[in-house]
Amino acid sequence: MRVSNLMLTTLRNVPAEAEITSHKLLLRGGFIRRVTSGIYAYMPMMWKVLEKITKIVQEEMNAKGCLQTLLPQIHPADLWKESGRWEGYTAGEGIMFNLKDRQEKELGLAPTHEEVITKIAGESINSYKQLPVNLYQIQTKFRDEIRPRFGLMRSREFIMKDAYSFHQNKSDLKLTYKEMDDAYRKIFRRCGLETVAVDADSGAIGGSASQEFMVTAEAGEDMILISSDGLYSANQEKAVSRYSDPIISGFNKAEVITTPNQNSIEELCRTQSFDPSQIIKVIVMLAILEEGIKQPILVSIRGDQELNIVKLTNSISKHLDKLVIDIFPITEEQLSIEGLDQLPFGSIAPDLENTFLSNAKSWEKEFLRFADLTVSELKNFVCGANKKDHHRIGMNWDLIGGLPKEIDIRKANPGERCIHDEKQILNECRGIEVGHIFQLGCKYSKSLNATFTNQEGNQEPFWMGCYGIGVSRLAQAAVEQNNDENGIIWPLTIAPYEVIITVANIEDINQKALGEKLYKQLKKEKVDVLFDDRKERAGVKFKDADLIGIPWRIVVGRDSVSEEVELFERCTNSIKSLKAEKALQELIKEINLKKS
RNA sequence: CGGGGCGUGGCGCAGCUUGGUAGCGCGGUGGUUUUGGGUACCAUAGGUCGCAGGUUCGAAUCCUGUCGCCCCGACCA
Repeated sequence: MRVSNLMLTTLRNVPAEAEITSHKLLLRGGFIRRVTSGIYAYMPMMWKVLEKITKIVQEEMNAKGCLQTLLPQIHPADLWKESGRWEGYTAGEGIMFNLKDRQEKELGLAPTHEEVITKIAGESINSYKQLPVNLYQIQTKFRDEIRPRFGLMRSREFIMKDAYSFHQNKSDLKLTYKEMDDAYRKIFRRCGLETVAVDADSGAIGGSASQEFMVTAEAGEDMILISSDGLYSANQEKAVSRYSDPIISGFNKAEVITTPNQNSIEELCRTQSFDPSQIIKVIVMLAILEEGIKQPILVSIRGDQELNIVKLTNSISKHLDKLVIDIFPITEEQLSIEGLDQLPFGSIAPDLENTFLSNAKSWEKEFLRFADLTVSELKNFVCGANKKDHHRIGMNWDLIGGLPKEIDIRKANPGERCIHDEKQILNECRGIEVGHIFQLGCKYSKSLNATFTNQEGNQEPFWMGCYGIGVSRLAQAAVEQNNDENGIIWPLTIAPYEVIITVANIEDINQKALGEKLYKQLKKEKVDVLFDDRKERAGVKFKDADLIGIPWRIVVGRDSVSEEVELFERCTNSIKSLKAEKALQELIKEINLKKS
C-alpha cells in the first residue's frame, strides 16, 4: 500500500477525550475515531490489526477442532427470560441494550451468547455420539457499560471472540477447558503480548472454575495479586490469602460498656484501647434480587478486615439461588422510607434481632446472616450491643446466638501471606483482562432444557464451557504494553504493516526508483509493506512511521545512488546501513523468524 | 446514580468576570523557501460560539431549560 492512498491522518494534538497512552496513540495515529460515548469506528489500519488478531485466533481455535459460526446480535427477550437473565441484564444497572420492535416485542442486543447457542445446540445435538463440540464466533457485542472509558478498553460496542463447548460429562468439559487454556496462551504469545493467567470470579455468567488472562499494564482496570513464587495468581475479586492472627483479647468477663460517639472501629479503638482484630464489625446491606426481592443482609467480619463485595454477592446468590441485581449499604433514609425504626448504626452486633424488620413494607422480614472466616474462631471479642452508644466486651458466639453461616468474604491484600505457602507474599500488579475461560456446568443447559441422549438412552443436560477473548480490547492492550515516547511499537504479528519504505526525498529520481523497486520486491515476497511515497519532508515521514508503529523501516535516502539503504527496527531503534539486496534478505529473514 | 468539569472552524485552546457583531496554535489549500527528524515565510479557505427559550437597542458573554461529552466515586456504620 502506498501511503499517498492510505488516508493517513495523524494528529499532533491529542484529542481531549483520551486519558491513557494507548488511547491517545490510537487517536493520534488515526486508528480509531469516537462516534459517541463508548462507540468507536475502526479506521483502515485498525481494521488490518483486528484482522491479523482474528486470523491468529481462528488458526489456534481451529487447531483445537473448534467450529466457527456467526450468531445473531438481536435476541428475543423470551429466550433470556427462559435462562432467567433478562431482568438482571436489563434492570437496574443492567448492561443489555434493549428495545421493542413494531409488534411491541421485546428484544435485546447481545452482550454474550450463551442463551442462543445453548438453544441451538439443544435443538441440533441429539446424541452423546455427536459430543463434544466447541462452537465459536468473532463479532460485535454490545454492553451498555455504566461508564465507558479508555477507548476500546471499556467500550459499549466491541469485537469479541466467544466460544461455547458442549460435553456429556464434567471430565470431558475439563479436558476442553484445559485445551482452551493452552490455545489462549498460544494466541496471546503469537500476538506478542505478555499475559498472566489468574483465578477469577465468574461474575454474572455464572459457573464454577474460571480463569482470566491479563495483559499486565499500569493502566489496567483490575488489580491482580501474584505470589512471589508465581504459583498463585488471582484477580483481587477472587483472591484468598492467610489472615493475620488476632491480638488475644483480655476480656474474659462478658459485660456491656458505654461507648458514646464511638461509632467507627477507629473511634472505638482510640478511645477504649481495643485492637481492631478483637472487634466484630457488622455491616448491614440490602441486596436487590431477581423478581424484585429486597433482602436485608447482616455481615460479620473482623474489625481489621475489609469486605469483598464480589465474594459477598456470589455467596448470596449461591445461598438463595437467586441472581443479585444490586447490593448496597442500608442508609437511615432508606429505613425511614421503608417505615422502619432507625438501626443502632455503629453498635450493631451479629445477633441484631429480626424484629427490627417486622414493619418493613417491601423488604424481607428476616436478615440473611453471614460471618467471615476471620470471626469464626474469635474469642472474648468486642461487638456492638444493638443499642446506640453501647458495646459488649468479652463476648463469645454461644452468648450471642451462635455463629452465622460461615463464608469467605474478606478482601485479600498485597503483602499478605499465601495459602499455598506461608513464606510466599502476595504482590500487586494491574492488568487488562483480554481473555476469560469458564467451566459453566449445566446452568444454561438446564434452564433452557438443552439435552442429549446418553449411552443409557436417558435425556441429560449438556455440560458446558465458555471462552472469550476481547479482540478489540486486545488490540489496544497491545499498544498499552508496546509504546515509547515516539509512538506505538506494534508486535510484528499484529502490526497493520510489517515494514514501511520511507523515501527521504521522493523527487530524487534515484531514491524514487530504488524505493519503487524495493516495494515491488517486498510485495512479491508477500511481505505486508507500506510505501511512503508522499511529497513530504523526511522528518514528517519519520515521525509518522514512528507514531503508527510499523515494526521495520527501510530508509531510501542519500546513499541510494550506490544502492545503499538503512534498515531500522522500531522496537530496538537499531539502524544498519546495507546494500538494498542485503537489507531485503535480512528483513525477510527477521520477519519469518518472528512469525514462526 | 452521586460529585466535579467542559461544549467556540478537522484537533488543541483563548475570549465570558465587566454584553458592542469571534481570535490564536496545529492541521488544510496555493506559493516561495527548505530538503534525513513534524522547516520558515506569505497568501487563502473554513465557525448556526451544542441546542431552545428569555433579558437587552445589541448575547459566545447575563438568566432559564435542555442535550452531549469527559473525569472522580459508587466498599467497610
